[in-house]
Amino acid sequence: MASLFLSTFVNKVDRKGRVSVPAPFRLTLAGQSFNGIIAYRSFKLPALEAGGIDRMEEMSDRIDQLPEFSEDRDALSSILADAETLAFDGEGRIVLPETLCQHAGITETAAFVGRGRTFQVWEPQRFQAHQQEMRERARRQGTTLPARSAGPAAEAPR
Amino acid sequence: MASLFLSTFVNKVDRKGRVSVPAPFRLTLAGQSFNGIIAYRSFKLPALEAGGIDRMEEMSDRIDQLPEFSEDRDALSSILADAETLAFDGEGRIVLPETLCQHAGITETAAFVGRGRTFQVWEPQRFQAHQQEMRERARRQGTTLPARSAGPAAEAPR
DNA sequence: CCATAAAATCCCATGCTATCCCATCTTATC
DNA sequence: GATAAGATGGGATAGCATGGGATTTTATGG
Repeated sequence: MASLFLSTFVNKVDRKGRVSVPAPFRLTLAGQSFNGIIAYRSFKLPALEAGGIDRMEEMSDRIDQLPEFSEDRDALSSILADAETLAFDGEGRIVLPETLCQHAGITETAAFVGRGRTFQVWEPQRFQAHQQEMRERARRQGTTLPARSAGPAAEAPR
Repeated sequence: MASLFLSTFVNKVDRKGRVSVPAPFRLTLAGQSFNGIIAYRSFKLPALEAGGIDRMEEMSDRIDQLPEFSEDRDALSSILADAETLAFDGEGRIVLPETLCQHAGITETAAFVGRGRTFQVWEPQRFQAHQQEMRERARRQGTTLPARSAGPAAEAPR
């Protein structure tokens, strides 16, 4: 199956702070050791970074390999401190904690944004603006992927 | 061998937004981990870029290699956020979501345009106009293909 | 240590929509 | 002109997002 988080889904946040994680995302997460997601506040964006527990374990390992008292290590470790483990209820929903909602400006609805091996959670309006900006940039700069074998890129030139 | 998407096929879009993916294209996609296609809005053209899931996984992996918080990464990830996973039904059809149809101006019919490792989906009229323009340009400028030795098959010349 | 309130979790009910399934029609092939 | 593969249409169905109430857990004060 598609092991990637793709596409964008907007779901409602109910009075209790619950949101359905999109079914396709839950499918991508299926079989992991923790039945839910991990989310933390993005450093540079008004959004949440999220993924499965395996991804977080991998990140922890990477941090562990940094020099014991380096700045990078401290900075990245703060992610671990910030990260919330959000378990699914019987219907595949999670509860978004206040702190996370505030950081992302989420109130009524939440946009789940696929990013391949991870995903983000946005306030839908903000995401749309951001997305548009990114598309502009990509179009203008003709940003390219790091070369690998034969890679006809995403976009053919005109 | 049918590993390439070749030729152009025009199919009807029914009331529910369904279109048959041309049988030859389905054959090219056969055996992939996801039974369907991935499609996203072209940056530069009023058309959809499409391909199989393997292609998207490869793209995701390459993006994953970019610095964690870089601008380029954000820009390219917007493709992943935009990409829709469109599964085949029992008859080999997909449903084209509204957003994609709007971007490409698709209403009644859709043209599936082979591009080798990927394909595009166009509103037929628009494609014809575009195609003509491209051919004109090629004739005027005497466009040539890069020599075989030069790099992997690549990008079409401008 | 117990009692009570608050909050988080579980459980069931509902409406909508995407998907499945079958039936029909068209086109290419022999 | 007969047959098979592909394209198209539409009704039925199951899955999903959502909402509300019931129950358990946690916090707080006596």
